[in-house]
Amino acid sequence: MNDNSLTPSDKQPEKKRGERRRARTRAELLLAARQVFARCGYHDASIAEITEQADMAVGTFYLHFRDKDEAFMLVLEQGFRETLEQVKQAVARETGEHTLEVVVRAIFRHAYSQSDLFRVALMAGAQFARMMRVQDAIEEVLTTALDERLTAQELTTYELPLVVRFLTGMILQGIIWWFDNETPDPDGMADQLLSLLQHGLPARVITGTIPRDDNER
Amino acid sequence: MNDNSLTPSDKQPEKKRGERRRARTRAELLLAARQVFARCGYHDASIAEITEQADMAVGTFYLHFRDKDEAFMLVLEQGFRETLEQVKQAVARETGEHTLEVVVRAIFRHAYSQSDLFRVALMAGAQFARMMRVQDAIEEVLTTALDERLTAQELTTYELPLVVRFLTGMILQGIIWWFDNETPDPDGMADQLLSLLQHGLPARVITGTIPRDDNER
Amino acid sequence: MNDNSLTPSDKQPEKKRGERRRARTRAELLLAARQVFARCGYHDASIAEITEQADMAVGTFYLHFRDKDEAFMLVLEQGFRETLEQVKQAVARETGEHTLEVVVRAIFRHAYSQSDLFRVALMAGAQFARMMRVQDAIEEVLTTALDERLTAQELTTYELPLVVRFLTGMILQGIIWWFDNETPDPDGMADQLLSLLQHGLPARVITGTIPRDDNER
Amino acid sequence: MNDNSLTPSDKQPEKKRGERRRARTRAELLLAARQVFARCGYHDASIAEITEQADMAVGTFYLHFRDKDEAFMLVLEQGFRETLEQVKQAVARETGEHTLEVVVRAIFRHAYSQSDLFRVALMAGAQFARMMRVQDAIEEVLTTALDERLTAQELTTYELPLVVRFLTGMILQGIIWWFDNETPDPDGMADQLLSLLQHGLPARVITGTIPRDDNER
DNA sequence: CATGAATGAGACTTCATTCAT
DNA sequence: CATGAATGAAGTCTCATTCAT
Repeated sequence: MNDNSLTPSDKQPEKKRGERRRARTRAELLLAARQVFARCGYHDASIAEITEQADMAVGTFYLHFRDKDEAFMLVLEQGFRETLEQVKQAVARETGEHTLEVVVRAIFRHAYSQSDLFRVALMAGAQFARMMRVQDAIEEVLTTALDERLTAQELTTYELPLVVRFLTGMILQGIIWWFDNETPDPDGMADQLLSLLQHGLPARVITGTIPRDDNER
Repeated sequence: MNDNSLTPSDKQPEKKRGERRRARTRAELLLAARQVFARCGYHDASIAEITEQADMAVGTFYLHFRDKDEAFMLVLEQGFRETLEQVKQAVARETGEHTLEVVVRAIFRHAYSQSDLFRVALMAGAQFARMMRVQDAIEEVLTTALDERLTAQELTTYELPLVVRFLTGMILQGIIWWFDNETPDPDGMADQLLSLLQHGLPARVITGTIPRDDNER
Repeated sequence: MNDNSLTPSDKQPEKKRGERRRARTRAELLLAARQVFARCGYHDASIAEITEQADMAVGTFYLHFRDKDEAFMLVLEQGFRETLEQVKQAVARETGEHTLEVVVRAIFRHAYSQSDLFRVALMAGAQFARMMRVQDAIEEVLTTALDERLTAQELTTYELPLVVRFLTGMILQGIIWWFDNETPDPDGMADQLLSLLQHGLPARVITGTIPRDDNER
Repeated sequence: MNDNSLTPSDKQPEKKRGERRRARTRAELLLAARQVFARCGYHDASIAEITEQADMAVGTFYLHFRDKDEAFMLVLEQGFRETLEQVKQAVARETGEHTLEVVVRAIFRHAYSQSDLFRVALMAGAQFARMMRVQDAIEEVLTTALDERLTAQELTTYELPLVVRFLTGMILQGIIWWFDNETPDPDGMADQLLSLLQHGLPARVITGTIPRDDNER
């Protein structure tokens, strides 16, 4: 915290200022990129649009990023870091356990307030490899949450990676839902998802009508 | 309406042949488009590549489609129609009821054999509006399946459209899984998904280890 | 020569016409490139300038050449071919022997009438590798001319490749001379060069003044 | 003129030091420029690369040179001055006469040890006007050498400027030869060139085989 | 004087779309 | 209908040069 407590060399502040300035430019550019990517998707976002949004010259972009790709990756990575950070904090704040409830709630809360970030990640799909990365981030957290708690016996029925994928799919759809809807709020969304997960759906909906024929199959 | 009626005028066959030829060209172009879109995604697919794949001249493309967008839409729509058709047939073959089991199984079977089609739909994400359309198709079927069977009481807990979205998310992830993996086969995949849906996950995984309340349930 | 004497298929002419048209465009582009390269050098010549000179759209350029480099190479190669052709014809017209006189005269004559071509080759120097190619062409002819006629004994004194280089240097300078001067005409130029080659320079000019002091050194 | 005189005012040394410092910076930049120009040619050398090589900031470059062009010119001029200086010294060391032998030998020796300088001059060709300047320097020396010694009578046959050009061409080719080859050393190269100049080439090589006159020579 | 971040004109290249044949 | 050469707008990226610190 206390950066240069004693005897700061007289050149330090100058260099620091330059670096701060540079970092600020970079951050502004990254923010602009995030906004434009969210608005247009990866392909239809042009460097010109990004720099214009950041109120800078085109060349400045290339002073900070090798190319469009790098900027895109950085936007995503930054977003992932934020998301994971939120989850970690939530877990710490709560029981300290990676409960699905805690994790899902944390993800939804973050996604709700940072919907542009997820727009970037999800609209980018164009290059599929990239789209995967959002999932990767979510899957990582979920795997942690489930791996700790599913016994070996249960794993034979629910193969872990697949279950993780299914959960990821549900969460992503929840997030996508907010692209077009305002409600429910993150907790309402989490309630819905967790409720479904906890009780499952009535057998009647899944395998068909007959109440007492369940010994039949 | 009744095309193949009797007493065909002598000009009919000629016109017919012309039309058939035209339709064939169009179909070939659509197939080529599907392949190229699946390989490259929407943006990186060029008209030149599509027509080359179809062994035709560039101009021919514009004789059949207004522009790249239209062709893309048509590829998707065609795919949706196929998928829905498969589901409908499956339902008819089985009990005649839109059981989730029947529907999910049908979707997975079709997606497994037509993975290129889903690649098109999912890789295209770039333009988000478009990506939605795959979901729309799946959601439509699922809504049918669930709407018939969920009582009003259950709907307060499980709000239908959201549940549909969650299911859609799971199914899409199942399909995406096959982009990188061969197994499980469609039925194995469906089993996993349905099992999860039927039994849910252990409370322990969701809300955490409840010291002594475990007799509660 | 006689291409399609009998029974020309009715499609031939059509295809031919298309190809002719394409070839003409390409040739015009190549000519324009040659002019612009001659005027500006490789680096300062822009595709836009070339296509403008050819009165075409920018994109057309890339329909015929992969990039600027390829076009440049082609301009040079075309020039080399022309030059070599001229020399070959001259040799055939004369004694049939690759006399230096015949060769040098032919080169100078061709260079005089095609000075823009040589401007291209010589101004390009930027990328040295490329500049070399003009020399290569000239060296090739000269080597042929000398190799046949210099006896093994003479070669110990005059190492062939070096002598060829020296000659090439003289010829290039003759050509460059015309970039700024009109006279002498090709034959005058050749006379000068050949005269120098035949008689050499007075010893006085080379090693110093005194006629009979040659035992001194 | 006499810089380091006596009684230096107390301000002198300070100003001197400042100037010396400035001159050193400038010299370092010029050296870096020479190296980078030699490595990349005029166009592909960037100011950034030059200042980086000199371990300075980009802006510093423009404190010493108006633009890239000026720096390039200065590099060349510096090189010419060095070359001329070498020749002058050689002439002084020898007979004091501008013999071709002395001059050519001096040029080759200098070029051999300063090949990067000549690379700059010769690779730059892009802008032809510039390339000329190397020649100008050499031509200047050669003209001096020849002008003194060729009688008016000989000049009708050998027009001086052209002969100078031819010699220049030979010398340049000798230098270029070293871009790809290590041998011969400067004196060997000079021997070859001078020998060719002194004896010329056999008539047989130039005008062709004269049926029965072969006993003539 | 020195620094190096910022600028922005301009070069290359691609590709959806048109149109004469 | 089919063809494919031609078009030109638009996008990415580079780099000489400036200027506030």
